Amino acid sequence: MADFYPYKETEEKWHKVWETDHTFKFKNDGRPKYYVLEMFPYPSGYLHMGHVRVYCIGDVLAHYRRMQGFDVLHPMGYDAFGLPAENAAIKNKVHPADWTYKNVNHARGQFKKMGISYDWDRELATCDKEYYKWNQWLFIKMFEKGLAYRKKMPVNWCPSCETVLANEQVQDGKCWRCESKVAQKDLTQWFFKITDYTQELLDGHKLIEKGWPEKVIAMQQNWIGKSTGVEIFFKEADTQAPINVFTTRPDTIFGATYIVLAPTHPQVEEIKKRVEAAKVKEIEEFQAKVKKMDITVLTMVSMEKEGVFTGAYAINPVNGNKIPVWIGNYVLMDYGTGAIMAVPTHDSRDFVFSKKYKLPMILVIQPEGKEIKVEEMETAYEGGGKLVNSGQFNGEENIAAKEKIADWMETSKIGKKKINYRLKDWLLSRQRYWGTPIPMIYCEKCGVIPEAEKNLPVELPRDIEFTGKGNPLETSKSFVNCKCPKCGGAAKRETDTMDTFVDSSWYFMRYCDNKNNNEIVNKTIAENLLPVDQYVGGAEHSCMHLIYARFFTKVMRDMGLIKIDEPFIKLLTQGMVHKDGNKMSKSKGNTVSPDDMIEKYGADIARLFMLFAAPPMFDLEWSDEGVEGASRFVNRLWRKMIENMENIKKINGDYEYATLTDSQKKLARKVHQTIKKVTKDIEVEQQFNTAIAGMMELYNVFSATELEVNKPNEAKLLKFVTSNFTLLLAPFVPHFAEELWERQGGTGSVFFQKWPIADEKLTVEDSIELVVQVNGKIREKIQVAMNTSQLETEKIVFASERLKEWLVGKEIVKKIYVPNKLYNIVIK
RNA sequence: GCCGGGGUGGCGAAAUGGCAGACGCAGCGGACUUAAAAUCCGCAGGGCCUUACCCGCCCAUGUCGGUUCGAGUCCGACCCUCGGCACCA
Repeated sequence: MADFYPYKETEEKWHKVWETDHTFKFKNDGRPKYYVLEMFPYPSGYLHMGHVRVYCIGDVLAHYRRMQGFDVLHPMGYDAFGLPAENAAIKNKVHPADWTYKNVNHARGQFKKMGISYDWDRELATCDKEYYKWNQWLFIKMFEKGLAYRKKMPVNWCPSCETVLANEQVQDGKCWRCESKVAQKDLTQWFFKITDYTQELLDGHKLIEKGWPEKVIAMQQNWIGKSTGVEIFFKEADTQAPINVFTTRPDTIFGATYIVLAPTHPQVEEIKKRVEAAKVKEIEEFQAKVKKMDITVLTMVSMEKEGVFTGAYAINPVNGNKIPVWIGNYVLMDYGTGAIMAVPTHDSRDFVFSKKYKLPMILVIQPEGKEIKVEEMETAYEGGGKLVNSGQFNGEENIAAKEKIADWMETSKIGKKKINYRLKDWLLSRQRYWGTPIPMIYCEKCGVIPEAEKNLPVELPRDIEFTGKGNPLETSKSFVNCKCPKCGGAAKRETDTMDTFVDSSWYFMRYCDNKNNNEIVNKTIAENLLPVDQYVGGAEHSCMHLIYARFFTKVMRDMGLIKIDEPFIKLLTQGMVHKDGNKMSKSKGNTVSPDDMIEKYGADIARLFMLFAAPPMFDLEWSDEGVEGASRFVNRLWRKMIENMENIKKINGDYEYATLTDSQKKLARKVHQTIKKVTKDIEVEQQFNTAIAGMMELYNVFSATELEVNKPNEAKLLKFVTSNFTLLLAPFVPHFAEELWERQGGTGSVFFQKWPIADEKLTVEDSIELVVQVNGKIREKIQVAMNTSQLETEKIVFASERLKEWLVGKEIVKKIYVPNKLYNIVIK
């Protein structure tokens, strides 16, 4: 009967020790710090495998740095505000707070069972009033600096839930909760002025590009959407009223044959006052039609371009041409100026539109080689060429002319160079209960003013009945009615709460000083602990959370609270966990419960499988057989490691390499090679699967090597192998390694041992198999000593009988020698 | 349409321009066992040659071309797939 690794007792034992010893506490003892952070979870019931995966990845990195002598800060908390808690309240009549804290407790239990090396003294939940107080404090500071403001805007509105929805909560034009059709509604909402930082958010990428996946930076750039162009000042022909358009193609200005306004453009209302009744009716019918349609974003692309002529004309400022002003469904009010100049010859959208409504076209770019005739065009020509019909710019290369025309427009005051961004200000108010109350007060006398700092936090009231109708906070009289902090008169509170992305935009700073009741974070402490050296999380947060957190960092820096420019030096984005080819999810019914896994195999085996099955950034395909495999490896290793444990406990001193047998030498070298490989795989490649594969190879060599423990030198070698192997295993299978470390007589926790360093000399083999090729094809393999000279190698190569067959009667053209690798003979 | 990944055995995956498939899973054969499980040992990309074996050869990293003594890796075109953005002017 084979021995099995007693995972249950071992894991329980070490959990207790780690807890009582505060093994993973940030010591603050002056060693260099290393801050490892994984994105904290939303505590919706149970942690799933996707969570477990991120935390295991982060834990490997935390343990590794710890063993390298860093004082590691590795905290965990809960992103605890959000809609699911409120939905549970509506459905099951539990208070969101009770529901949430129950889940938090369960999640904490799961973390502890996984044995992740957190500093539990730093735990926080964003729904704690000690936490959200600082959300409110920050909000007020931002309000004072003009970075938080109120504006009326069309927003997504669910008529059934009676609440505003975030863009990401609108799916196919329907509410994610009740599936009713989402409408647009003009509402006054709170915004953060993230657009003040747009260019810095782009520039900041330079500071982090070495540590972040290229993909995430590209996604952020895409999201921010910088485009450089010119705003051109058109004027209405009759009234001289300005109509500004934004274009990235000033080189095509002479080809503009009409203007298209967004249906909601303010100038449309002005035009309506002047045109005849039939026209007004036509315009209004079109406006109504577009308003009804514009919500289902997905259909936008395929939607047919439509428009109506407004009856008004504009003057093209470059040539005085009188061109019609249209409104169209393909022009968006919230990008650029909400108006475009249409150049049908060189823009595919304008081309389609003008064909449909038989609008005129002027060609202004003629490509090299083939002459284009307007009458024969079937699509817009969007390539380059020489300008024609373009006044003084005729004959210029269009690309070069862009800048020239822009300059000319600026000097002749008919346009202005402009940079446009896709990024909008951040709408942060929500008409929901389970979030941070926005700490603003409406006083009839004093206006909109912030709550006094000494009165923070503005606490969420308990006296709420959750019906799913309306804004819950509005129903609490004790909450709404308050005193004006300025004049002391009766006033009303803001009843909207903050988007939960606010909570997660600075939580990593609060971990540094989570118990501070006087400051959001102490300046000196923040200076010592920030930034986060290694962040781990899902790529799905590339554009929301990771941009918001960068924004907050810059805002807080400008407030003098912290000194860093970027919050996360290195970012690792891990792939999703799949099963049977699908994303693991409750709705697909293909979930695997972490609790069950831990029960059946223990935490270490579950970890080992997940780290081995795929590199962190790949999606991971779950495999029950794979877990079995990991389990077999751990048990095999266990047997091998404890086999002679008692005998080596008392052994001290280094083994002597020279007197070992060949296979023992091979084992010694393998240890050094594995140290080198595992170190590189963790630190450079962040590829844990190959690190584990390397350790499996080490096991294979280890188990194939005969060692006699009663021979002192061999016992010393065994001790060397065992201890180094244990150290390498520690970040991956922490309980297992801690137990082995204790059993071999190690002192202290394995996590405070020095990470081993490979002896370079011993990482190389003493002889290698040299590949001999003829014309690039392998024809022979020869065993030669390491670093055999080219001359010596040649002698051996040409002595080969087998090779002679290939060379007979041929002329040798060239010989290529790659030391310790290959010898290639090129023949004719 | 634009941007960014990715396409390698039955499967998850490895490979500073230098032996493709490390490591593992599943599979097959054997040992142990009354038997099975567990464990241990061994085989293992496809094809051809061969009675069979060894040996040997040929073909193989999405497709087609190129650079190179040599390409999974570099270059060009294309196909498929995943993710993001998308009437953004």
